[in-house]
Amino acid sequence: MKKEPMMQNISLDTLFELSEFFKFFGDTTRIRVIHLLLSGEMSVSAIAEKLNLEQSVVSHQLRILRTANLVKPTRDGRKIYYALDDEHIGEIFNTGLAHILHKKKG
Amino acid sequence: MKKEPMMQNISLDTLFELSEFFKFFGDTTRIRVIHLLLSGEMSVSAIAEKLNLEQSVVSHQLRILRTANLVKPTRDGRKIYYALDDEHIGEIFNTGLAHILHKKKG
DNA sequence: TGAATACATGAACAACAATTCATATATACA
DNA sequence: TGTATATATGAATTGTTGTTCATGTATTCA
Repeated sequence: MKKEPMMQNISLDTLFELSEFFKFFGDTTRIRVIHLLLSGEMSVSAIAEKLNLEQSVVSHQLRILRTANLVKPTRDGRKIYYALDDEHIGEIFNTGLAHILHKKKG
Repeated sequence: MKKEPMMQNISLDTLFELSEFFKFFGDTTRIRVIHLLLSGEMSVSAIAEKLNLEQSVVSHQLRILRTANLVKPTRDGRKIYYALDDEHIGEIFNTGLAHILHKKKG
């Protein structure tokens, strides 16, 4: 046991999943959607309007997040409201944000 | 200890940087390199051997991480040792890992 | 010097991912 | 029913990214 404390034995498979998971945060459109949903659920059209994006773009990215179970849709009439569906999302977002803000200070 | 992530006013520019930052973690090769370096510095050839990757692949990815100041090279003779150069990397890695492991449990 | 070793890098290629555009589906309401 | 609204989705296009291959640079040592 000459390993340092932070090092863990992690399978190749898990590391792959981990990188796949971080990919969801590695796109400007998706991170903006995630950021928006941190304050609560919102309909597709509202997201599109707020972010000044085409509805199609938002729907496509929501599908990616939905497939990964990061967001959850709820229909109400014609509208579909999306909410974050993972308790870790805010934590990860904020951890990354702390890094960026810290870096900005120099 | 706040649980709910409060919505913050974050500039478009910062959100873009944030997504760019997460991209570094969104690649299997890079996440494996990062994981390896969590246990301490290591030479390029050692990384390549340990991960069973071409030296060229490792060098290319190290350049990306180096440019982003996520790793720091130190030359010792012909070898160049790379170490993580950001205190947040381990935190972000582990936060994401916790999510993956939690998800695996069901 | 010259050869060997360690690493970096540029260009080409292939794989992948995001957006656009057109269209499809589902719902509400007249 | 028919029309308008809200969202989803497929296909094509474009842009981006990772790997491969070949080669270049730096260092050591004989």
